[in-house]
Amino acid sequence: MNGWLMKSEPDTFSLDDLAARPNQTEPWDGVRNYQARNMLRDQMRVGDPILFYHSNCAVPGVVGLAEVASAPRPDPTAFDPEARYFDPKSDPSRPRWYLVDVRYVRHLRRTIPLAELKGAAKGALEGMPLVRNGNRLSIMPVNSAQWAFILGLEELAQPLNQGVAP
DNA sequence: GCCAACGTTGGC
DNA sequence: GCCAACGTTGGC
Repeated sequence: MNGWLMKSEPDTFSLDDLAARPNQTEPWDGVRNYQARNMLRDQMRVGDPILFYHSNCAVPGVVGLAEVASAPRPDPTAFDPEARYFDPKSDPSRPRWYLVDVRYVRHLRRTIPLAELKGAAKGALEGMPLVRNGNRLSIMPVNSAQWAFILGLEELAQPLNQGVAP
């Protein structure tokens, strides 16, 4: 089973917002990037685990877990001229953009900051788009080793490389 | 608020 | 098909 990391700006839609939704589930609309679209449309399966990431905020980082709760389907906001993410080039007979439903699972016991994850950019998280400078991909795959590494940080009060009192 | 990195658009 | 201009993302 493939894991994923999905970014959201907490001012727009936070993990708390997801937890407060009916069924704690929300259609993940508005993805307008082809690379993200392809992964979403072609590879996501119901039950895939998701790292929920807060971007563009005071402490960007992984804040919780979610899961894919539906098969991919066309994103209806692309057809709606009133919607922010309206795309006149997406036609219901040949949809250009897709979404899945995302369901809340739990908050992490602490936020795992991007700054901390970057410490592993040359190690356990080598090659992960998240830790590359200037990366804007809002959906990315997380393999099982990366998943285990990131969740392994949850229980640490401090990053490993900051040491502890003797 | 600044700005680097990147994706998309459109002229040619 | 190239590439400059532009707009957006997102860390800091």
